[in-house]
Amino acid sequence: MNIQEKIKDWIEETLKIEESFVLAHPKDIKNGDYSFFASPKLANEFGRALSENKIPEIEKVEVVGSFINFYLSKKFFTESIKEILEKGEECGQTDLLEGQKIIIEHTQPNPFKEFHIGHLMNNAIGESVARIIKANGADVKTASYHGDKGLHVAKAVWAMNKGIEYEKAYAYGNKAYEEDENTKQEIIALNKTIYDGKITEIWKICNDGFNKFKNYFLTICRRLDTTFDYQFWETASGEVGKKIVLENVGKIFENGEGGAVIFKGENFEPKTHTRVFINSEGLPTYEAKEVGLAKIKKELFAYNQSITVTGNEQDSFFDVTEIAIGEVLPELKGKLKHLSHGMLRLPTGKMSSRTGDVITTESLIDQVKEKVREKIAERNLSEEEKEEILEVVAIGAIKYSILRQAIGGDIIFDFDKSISFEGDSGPYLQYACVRANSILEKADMSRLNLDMSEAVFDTWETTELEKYLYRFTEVVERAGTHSTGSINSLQAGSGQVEYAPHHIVTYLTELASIFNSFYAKEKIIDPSDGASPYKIALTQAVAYTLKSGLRLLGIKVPDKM
RNA sequence: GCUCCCGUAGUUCAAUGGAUAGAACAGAGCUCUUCUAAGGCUUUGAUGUAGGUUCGAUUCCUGCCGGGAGCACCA
Repeated sequence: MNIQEKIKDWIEETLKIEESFVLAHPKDIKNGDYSFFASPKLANEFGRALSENKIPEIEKVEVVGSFINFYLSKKFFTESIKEILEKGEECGQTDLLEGQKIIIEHTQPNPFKEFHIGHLMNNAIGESVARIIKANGADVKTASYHGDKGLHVAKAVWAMNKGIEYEKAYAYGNKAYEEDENTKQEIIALNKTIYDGKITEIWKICNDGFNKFKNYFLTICRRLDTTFDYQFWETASGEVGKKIVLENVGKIFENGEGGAVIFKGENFEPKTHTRVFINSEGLPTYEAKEVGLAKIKKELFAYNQSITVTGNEQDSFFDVTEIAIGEVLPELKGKLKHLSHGMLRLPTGKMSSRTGDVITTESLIDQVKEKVREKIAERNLSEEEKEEILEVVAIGAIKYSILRQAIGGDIIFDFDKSISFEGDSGPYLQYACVRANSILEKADMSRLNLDMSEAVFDTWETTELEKYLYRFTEVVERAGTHSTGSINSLQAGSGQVEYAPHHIVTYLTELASIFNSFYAKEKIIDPSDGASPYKIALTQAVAYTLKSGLRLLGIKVPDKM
């Protein structure tokens, strides 16, 4: 049982109250470690009753106005530090989601198209959420879903057939498609050929492209520290989906204009709108594919929840599709969750591969690396060490800039302003962690001492570090919490707290800041100081917590920087 | 036109219906003969607007103003 629950139980028992109440951390740490709001009439009486029945974890109960504030005891703090030291880099894990089987789908770049910074944003969020729900005890599988057929493939294959290399094929093909009517018709015909799946010369080129894509995807995932348990393809989901939809025409789906098969969301609860599932040419649309995908996933992994991470431009699509899937596959009702995030925008507006106004992930990482290179140019480090720092710090800075805010909001991406190395930033956290590790290396670890009977603890005044360190678990829990509300509350940014990596970011930044102040004020390694071993223990606890938290964000920590 | 999201310092973001609305950047001023100065310390500055619910609203509800997204065969 964690401390918060323990205190709640104690309050409930002591005061004999039944209705739920909120036990929160006061905004200002000077007002204690926890507090709750009682009615003005009862506050004093409650305060007295609690004071008289204190548990060992509580040092002091104070009534201020209608707030009842609790101060944790020194014993509790040292115990909590001890616990962090025992758990090491695994600290912060909870059992909140134990027994849950969750599959999470994110990143999903399309073969042949560029892996741009929109994918990077989706990846950073998806990867972090996956790690957070895992840290909360869920059984997690990750998946990426790719469009393996369609015009984008035809455009690229057409270009490759002209001798254009894979990396440039899509952009080239797309340009030709838009500029020349004959080419356009050629590509449309090619698309049909590929769709029919006949083994031809073209098919070989196509296959070659897919292999290149798979390698490319693997490389970029490795750089972003992401792995996928499954990869899904639209051809397969389309086939499965189409079949399911057709079986339900007249029941859930109807025939629409021109022979299309549609779902009339207006006629189902909650009310949505009409969307096409099979188009008038008999081909499954994205909607039908989603039906098939939900089924395919379920057969591979019997999930309680399937999370799909996408940009919020797809909100209304998922609103309808989730209802339709719930109708046609009742066993999946309520198990699908669309986690939508804001869009990444350039100062010039929305990113568009059509106008060539895109920034690829690799070019962004490289640009950031150059900025980092300038900073470490004069450091006395080997080239190899520098390379590692460049990569880890650049990616950390980028991920931090994406994860620092609630995922519902757009990010206006301005290269100079968005990627920061100072203040609230990825490198700030990495630096604090590296610094702590560096101190630990110099310290004599065998002198770690947490025995409360030592005289030093009589004079030791609990620092803000101890007051924040034990909260990490609560933050991990909060970041992994989700609500199963109505359709509208499923969307991020609608006021619901759910799957929120930014809580981890905020917490770690605060912790790093407290540690940096501590470091500036205190000499940690000091043989003449009896408190030194405990300071070293605190430093170790900070290092573990930062490392663990950064891992939840998908951010690595370099050895030096 | 309809539906949905978003308006917090000059800028980029925080704030489970609670206490004096927090940071960072930018600006002003300090700080390395001490364990990593990508650091620390001091300082200026904000809830779009009008109502409502509440003991209490940045948070919930309604109107208005401003920004964004989506709206039948793309994904």
